[in-house]
Amino acid sequence: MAFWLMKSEPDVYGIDDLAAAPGKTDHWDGVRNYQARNFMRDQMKKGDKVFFYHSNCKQPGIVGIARVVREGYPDHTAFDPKEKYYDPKSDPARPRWYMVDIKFERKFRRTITLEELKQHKKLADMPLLRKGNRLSVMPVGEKEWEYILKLL
DNA sequence: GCCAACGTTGGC
DNA sequence: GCCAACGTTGGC
Repeated sequence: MAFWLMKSEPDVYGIDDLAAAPGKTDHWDGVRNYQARNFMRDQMKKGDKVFFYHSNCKQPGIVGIARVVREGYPDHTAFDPKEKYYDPKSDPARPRWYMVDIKFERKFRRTITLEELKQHKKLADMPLLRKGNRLSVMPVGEKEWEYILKLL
């Protein structure tokens, strides 16, 4: 089993939205970055754990945990011209973008803020904390995962 | 294939 | 709302 971190803007889609979704499960659409796509298409496996991260908000940080329940499959929102993330270069015959389904597992009592994460030397190598990193889907090491959970 | 222009991300 | 960082696009 592997561990991941996925970013979302809470104003657009936050952890409460996932918890309120039918079956507490939803698809992670709209990723239009190749590196993030590759993780979802090739590496995320059923049962993998995901830190749900809120970005671009008052208090950016990790707010809870979800689980991968469906492995990579084509992101259909790329096919629909009415969709915000429509991409004419992707079509059902040769899909360019992929997504996974995740299921809500738990919400933390508090947010483990970005600011707090930055204060821990042991976490400095996480892609999340590296300067200029903009990946919205990224791997988390097992040791980092456990270390972060102990901060709660 | 280079690289300037442009768009997006995301913390602050 | 600003702007640094970085990815993508397109002219050449």
